[in-house]
Amino acid sequence: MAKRQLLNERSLQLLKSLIERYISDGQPVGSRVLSKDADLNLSPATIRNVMADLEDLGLIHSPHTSAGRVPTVTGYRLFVDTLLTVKPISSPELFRLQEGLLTENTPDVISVASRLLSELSQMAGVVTLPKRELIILRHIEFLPLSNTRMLVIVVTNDQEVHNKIINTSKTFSASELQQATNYLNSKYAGKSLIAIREAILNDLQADREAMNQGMLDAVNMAQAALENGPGKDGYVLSGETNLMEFSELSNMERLKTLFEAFSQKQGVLHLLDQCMKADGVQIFIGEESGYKAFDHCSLITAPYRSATKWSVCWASSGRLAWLMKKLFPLSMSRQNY
Amino acid sequence: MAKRQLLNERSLQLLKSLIERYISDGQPVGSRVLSKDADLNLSPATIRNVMADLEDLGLIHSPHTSAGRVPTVTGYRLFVDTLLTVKPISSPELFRLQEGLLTENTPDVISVASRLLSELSQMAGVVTLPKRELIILRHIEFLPLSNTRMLVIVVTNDQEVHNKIINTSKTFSASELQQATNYLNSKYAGKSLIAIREAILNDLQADREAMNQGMLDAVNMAQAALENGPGKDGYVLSGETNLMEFSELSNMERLKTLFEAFSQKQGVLHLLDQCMKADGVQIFIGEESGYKAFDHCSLITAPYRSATKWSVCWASSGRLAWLMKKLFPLSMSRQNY
DNA sequence: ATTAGCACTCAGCCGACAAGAGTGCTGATA
DNA sequence: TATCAGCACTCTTGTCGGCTGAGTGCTAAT
Repeated sequence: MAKRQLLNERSLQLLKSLIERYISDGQPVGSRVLSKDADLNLSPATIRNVMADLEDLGLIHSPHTSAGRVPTVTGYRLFVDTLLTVKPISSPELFRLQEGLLTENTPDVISVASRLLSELSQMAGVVTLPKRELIILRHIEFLPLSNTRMLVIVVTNDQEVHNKIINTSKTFSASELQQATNYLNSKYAGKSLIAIREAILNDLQADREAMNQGMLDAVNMAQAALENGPGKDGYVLSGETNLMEFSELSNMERLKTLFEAFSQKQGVLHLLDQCMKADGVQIFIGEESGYKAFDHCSLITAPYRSATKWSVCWASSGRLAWLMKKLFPLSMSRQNY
Repeated sequence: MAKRQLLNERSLQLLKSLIERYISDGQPVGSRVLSKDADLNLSPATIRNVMADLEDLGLIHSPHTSAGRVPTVTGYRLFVDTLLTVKPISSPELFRLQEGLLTENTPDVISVASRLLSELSQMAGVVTLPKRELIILRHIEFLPLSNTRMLVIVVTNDQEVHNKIINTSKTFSASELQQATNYLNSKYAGKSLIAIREAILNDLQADREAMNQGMLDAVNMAQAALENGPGKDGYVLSGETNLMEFSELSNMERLKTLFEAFSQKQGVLHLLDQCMKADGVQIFIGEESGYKAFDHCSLITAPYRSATKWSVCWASSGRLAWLMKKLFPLSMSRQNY
């Protein structure tokens, strides 16, 4: 009986039309509209047959007997993997991006980027902060606070300043601190923090006896300061209120868990960490991210590398292909099955 | 006819019971429940009479013919001004506060405070950052970035570090920068920023010819750095998702405007600025704050002064008296009309 | 292989109806 | 004169049934 292959050129074209229609309308799409909408001239009845096939394959499904069809997660996945065609970003929008990122001379470009991302996409924008490993030390400074406490200021590349309070076992004089500052700056400035930490360990092991007490103290302090110190990673979120517009999130319960997930950053951070390992645009649809709070959302990530940073962008499920077209000027290949 | 005074001891007692009941239930309260609930033994009929009087005075009103009564804004105002009795904070909660604020050695106590505030109140907690005027300079440092740009690091009391990038018209050598650093630190460390700014102005006018060029440059740079520089004020918000629980905010529209108001901080900051001028606990009910986004919320503020900081706490309207009781161990006087 | 036609299903909407809650008013009572 | 019981009235809320429109699956015709 199954003489024709279920997934042919026509049914794929139909699936594409259906998903695009669903993305723009947000409602289940029936055979009637699709028959007018699609390029192929088919009657609603034929389309119903094809849709039945697509449903058998698990690519679409209907919420109830007499509603239209809605793409499933696997349907979406197929769509973004092989069907999606993206338009290049429009030039006014491109201009706006350049405008915003270049002329703004505010120190944190990252929040500007996050805001632009959310405004352009009408969704939530997330931009991760630089990771510690690749930060280069410019300058380090010690300031006494009380007898056993001191403030350590670390200036890195990208004109970022981090500070940390550390407790020391012994009391240092102002001149000792100055000496330590000079020693560390002359020896380690210009190197990456990860290299510095290794170097410090080596110094401690090799030259322990050769170093005088002051240098030893300085190294110890620096180590304490670098321990989880600068670049406590995080991200900048903006436009989260945009997510309230989506019917998928009209449920208060879901909305709340989503917002709570955003405000306790660990989970999101861990997720983004993994995204950064990949090298291009990545798309997570619905539950694919593996985080319960984001089951009803989709996630589009892309690494960025101005000095060494990464970016990502959240989207509510459904509208994500629209977002894709808007943001990423990639032309994905179209295959036949 | 109006022989009895409308607002007597009994009707006030009734108003108090009504509001407390409404606070805990969140629903309009009728004469029946009030007759059982109130200390005074009155029949529902009598209570209806009294409630009619209270309604004439504009203290309560009914949403529709056969719903119970709900306090109006003026009713709330009367309640918090003269009727509210607050319990001292419970000792386990007090312990938790002390625990959280003292043992945490994380540098920003402020976010801890904000979180504690929101957890304890089950509402949104807001804690403002210190204002610039009362900050005392501990240390200032210049770091060259490029020819005409330099990074200025300002360390203030409270172990806070601020940094700013400034553009200079001429190029400075490393030794000039060092000289400027030494000069400024020796002359101004330990003074408040506002005093420093005045002193700088004076120096510029009086000693212009007496100062050498290096000192003059240093002063100019310091002024540029202090201009809007450190302590760009803001606040720390937490527990905003708690607000989603309230029926008053179940309306998506309202919730969205509220969240947006929180994320563009200016409006809120301006409001809080005014709160800080007052000296005790202040309560804004509904529209009293004057900010549209907060029309359906109430605001409780209280200044705090560890070094010189302020705090406030948001509450959704309705439940605010409950929050009052929980947080502020004040015993307000009770008056008769 | 495609399509027109038909019967079937189901969500959404509307009106009717009953129940419940609460009020205002009147007249009785201490 | 203050309080209160009783009664009629109003208004919300929930439920039930019927109707409509959209959409499907199936069958038979082209």
